[in-house]
Amino acid sequence: MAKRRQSRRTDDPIDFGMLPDLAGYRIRLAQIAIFRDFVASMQASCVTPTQFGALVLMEANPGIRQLDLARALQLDRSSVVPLLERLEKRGLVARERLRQDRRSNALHLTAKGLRLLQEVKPRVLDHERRLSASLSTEDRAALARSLALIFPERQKNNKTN
Amino acid sequence: MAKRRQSRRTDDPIDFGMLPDLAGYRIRLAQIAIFRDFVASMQASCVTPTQFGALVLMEANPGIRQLDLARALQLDRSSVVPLLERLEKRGLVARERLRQDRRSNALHLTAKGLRLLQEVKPRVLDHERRLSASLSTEDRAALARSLALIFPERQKNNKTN
DNA sequence: TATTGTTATACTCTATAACTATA
DNA sequence: TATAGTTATAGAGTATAACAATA
Repeated sequence: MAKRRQSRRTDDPIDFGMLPDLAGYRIRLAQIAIFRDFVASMQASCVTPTQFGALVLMEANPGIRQLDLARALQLDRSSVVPLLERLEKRGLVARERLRQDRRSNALHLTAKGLRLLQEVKPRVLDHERRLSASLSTEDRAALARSLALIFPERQKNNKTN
Repeated sequence: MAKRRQSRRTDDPIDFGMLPDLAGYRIRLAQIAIFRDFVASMQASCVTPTQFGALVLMEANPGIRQLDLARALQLDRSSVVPLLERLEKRGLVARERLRQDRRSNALHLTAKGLRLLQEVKPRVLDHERRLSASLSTEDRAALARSLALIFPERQKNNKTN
């Protein structure tokens, strides 16, 4: 039998059904909250989490090719183009042809990009501290371990055609 | 001194810098992986995580108003409109004016929507099992606890103007 | 006056497919 | 033939602001 269809009282508390039991659901909500807090903590620097990831990767791997950047960010190579365009337009990033393989672009941070990154890093760490403020050391470790298991560093589907 | 700008060897392993230490980064990657697996496991039923959340909420709270649905999903009320339109077009959901407050819509699953939800639920549970397959019982509990702390059930910013 | 749903609009993110230049 | 970057395009997702109906 289908349950009787009846209007709930408007001020009834909402029943989340099976959702709170789903790790996928909780992770999605956490991600939304984290994204908002990240953006809010950037203020004038105005960097999204993905842009920040791109800057960090370019700092750690000077001359990285676009395709490798795309793979590291879990993006299609076509999606990296507008991302880099925005960063280049802000003067944070430079693309130059690789001599060894002139199909490829080597990516570098500009001096300005490096400066911005140094300015942004402590804000990201603050943001991170805020995130895990309510977590015990053990919880934090368990969270890191669990997420690493759900998403291993080396993915299977690393093609990004 | 800025570090010397030099081209990395193309086949060098990528250095992820500080990223792996950031919970925010790991959660983002996990979310991407989860979203892809969720969509893949839906096959013909073709429901996104958000749509699934909406269906579950409407089943558990028959007659829920759009605004309450928006809040529960962490969306703006305007963002719920296209979401519901798609579900209504597929005949899964019905909107009707509330008698007590004729500004509000009461949302219900149709018989078809209920049927689809029952069909989709086990797939979501499979997906969920796949996610946490590599996690120990303790890790799973710790993950749930940590995420619940990062994103408490009752949020502060529950206005959704 | 305030609230609910809606519309118009815009912006971001992402992917697919086709193009180009190189290899 | 295959690969790297690009372009054109399209779709989803989201938000802001303004509007109509209702409270």
